[in-house]
Amino acid sequence: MASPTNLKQLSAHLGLSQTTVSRALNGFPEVSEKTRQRVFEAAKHYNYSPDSKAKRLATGRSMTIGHLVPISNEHEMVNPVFADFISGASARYAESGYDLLLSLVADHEEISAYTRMASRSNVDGVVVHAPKINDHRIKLLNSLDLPFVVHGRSSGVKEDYNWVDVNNERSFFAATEHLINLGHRQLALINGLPDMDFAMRRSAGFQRALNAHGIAANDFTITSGEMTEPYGYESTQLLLQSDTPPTAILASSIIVANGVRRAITNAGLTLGQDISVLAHDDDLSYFRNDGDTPEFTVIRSSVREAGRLTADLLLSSIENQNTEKKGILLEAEFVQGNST
Amino acid sequence: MASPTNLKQLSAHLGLSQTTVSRALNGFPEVSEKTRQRVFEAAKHYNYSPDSKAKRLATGRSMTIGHLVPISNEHEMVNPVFADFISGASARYAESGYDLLLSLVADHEEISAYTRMASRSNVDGVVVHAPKINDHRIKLLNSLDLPFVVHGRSSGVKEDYNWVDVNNERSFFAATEHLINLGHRQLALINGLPDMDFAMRRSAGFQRALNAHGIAANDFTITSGEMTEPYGYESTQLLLQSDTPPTAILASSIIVANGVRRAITNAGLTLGQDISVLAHDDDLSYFRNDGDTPEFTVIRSSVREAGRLTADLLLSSIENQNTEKKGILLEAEFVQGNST
DNA sequence: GCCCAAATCCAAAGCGCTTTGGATTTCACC
DNA sequence: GGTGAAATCCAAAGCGCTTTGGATTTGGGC
Repeated sequence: MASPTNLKQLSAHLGLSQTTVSRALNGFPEVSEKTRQRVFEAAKHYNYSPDSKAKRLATGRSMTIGHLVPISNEHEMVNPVFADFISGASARYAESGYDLLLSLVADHEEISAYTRMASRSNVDGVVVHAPKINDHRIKLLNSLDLPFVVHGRSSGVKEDYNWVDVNNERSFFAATEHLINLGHRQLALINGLPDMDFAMRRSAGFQRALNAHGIAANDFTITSGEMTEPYGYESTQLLLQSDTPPTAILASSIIVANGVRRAITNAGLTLGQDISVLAHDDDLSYFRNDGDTPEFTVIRSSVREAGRLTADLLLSSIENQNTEKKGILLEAEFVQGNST
Repeated sequence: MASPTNLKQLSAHLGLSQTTVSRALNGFPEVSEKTRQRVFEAAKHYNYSPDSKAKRLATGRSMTIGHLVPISNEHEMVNPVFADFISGASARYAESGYDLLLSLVADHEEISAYTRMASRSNVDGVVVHAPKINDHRIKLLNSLDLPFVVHGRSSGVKEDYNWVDVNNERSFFAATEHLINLGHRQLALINGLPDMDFAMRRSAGFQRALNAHGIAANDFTITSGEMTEPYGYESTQLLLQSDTPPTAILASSIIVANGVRRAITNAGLTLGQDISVLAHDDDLSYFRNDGDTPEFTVIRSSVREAGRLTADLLLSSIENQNTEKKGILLEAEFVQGNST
């Protein structure tokens, strides 16, 4: 007999009904331990596992989580932070048998992408990446009745929603204060794109610290841009050429900080001496900034951990049918390095 | 009447059979243009699209491509190169209505992950990432009869398979020769992990050029490691401390090159003057190395483009039922920068 | 008006699983 | 040995779609 390839054949082969085999495999109590063993062995021997397409249709659950990653219209960039975030989330999904569906979607296609995903019901829930201020996706998803968790938050949004975020305002406040306490009076923040919620919060924390210490508006600068290495480089170059160059720079990511360092050393200055740099550190695996005395002083928060927590929150809200929304706020850790 | 949510309700609502509505939506010729319009309008109005779970079961095609990304056992890293690769592939999938299933799998779970994926048939094909020398996944996938394309190649493997690779041997040969022609006689290659196929080929190209120019074995060094920024930094530090420090360094990626540069400038040396650096450049969106005179001299090959080509090859081999295997070899482009 | 092919539509089977509702067997207990 | 509950198993319906095979309608040519 050819190796049984589906439930029908397998159960015929075993002299059992499909019901019994299905129940045996899915751990139902209505089947004796003896036959369960027999079923398991046969399944293993013939390398059988239930067709996921059929299983999903029968159960009505697609057992997959969608990650809809927005693509910047112009530059088609995928933030490398994303790789580490996914890696955290993926581990959690695997535990519960969920698949991870990745979809890169251009800004102007977002609404249709989410709506289609909901009406075709090929995901049980989604993760919202890179929320903007007043992000319309949240309202949309609530109205679509599709469970979701936002990685970050969106100020201005009235509705309740699940989110996992790092306390950007607070950590950038603390970081700025740290620099001020070191004696710096000319500061610059090299920030992300201004419509991003996290960038807004960082900028708010930055300015709150400046206000608290009475630093005037013409003694600091804030730049905005996609957080690439060249962006860090070019912004710093411009800052250094200004009439009142900053003595301390806050970088919105380690990658940006790499560009900042390049500009500083290219200008013949010494990092941590002529000019201080403090960065936000997502603890990216390809840019570890650790050791006894790390290169950069940072405020660190593992984005991989955020990924794991996001996945966890999403799965539990799906499986417990929670209507109650939850927010998880992570606190970044201050790490003294050589750059301040 | 409540908004129709499935085929049955929609066709009842329209006074048509499910067959006709299904055919109208799927563009079959057996339905008049008039009713097709009527169906389309209703579908749009009620925001109906066929349930993907049911569609997939009925058609027997899961309309998804799996990307199985190996995770380094120890460090749990996800290469940021991956983000750009995916972004290229994703665009191609979207064109043909395929979903992208992302699965991070630890080395020791690879066999079971692939086997399970095949027996549950929840993907129509897979992309193999980061092939090693003599990679066992190729044989496995061939025996599982699951269409696949390898991003890279695997020397030592006898069987035929689809692949998309950049000509690493040739470009590292050329790069090395370029450095030798500039007068360098002490060279170092900061390479990837030694069991990786691409690393082996790069090392081969490097050594072929050295041999061709009669450079002795003690006049060059090759290091191996996970291609992170700190790896580039530490390797370079060690090289600089040696008795015969290299005058030129070949870096296996732009990210490594960032670490190399850090070590060089930290040592008080000037990049491109005291020491030359030439890197492989995947054209990562967050590390663009362009402009009039790019920072680094590089051999460049867009990994995003490789992603697109990989996806294209995979889809066409799935849809045309090709048994004929195909290899696509990309040539890297030499770009003169400031670092040599 | 008639005929036949083309155009248009439909009823029902089937994809491979889960699950309902019920039938049959086992077994401890009196 | 008889009884009833627990244990064990099964037939059949159903998930929402596609697709086969056939029925019905339309329309051009004589």
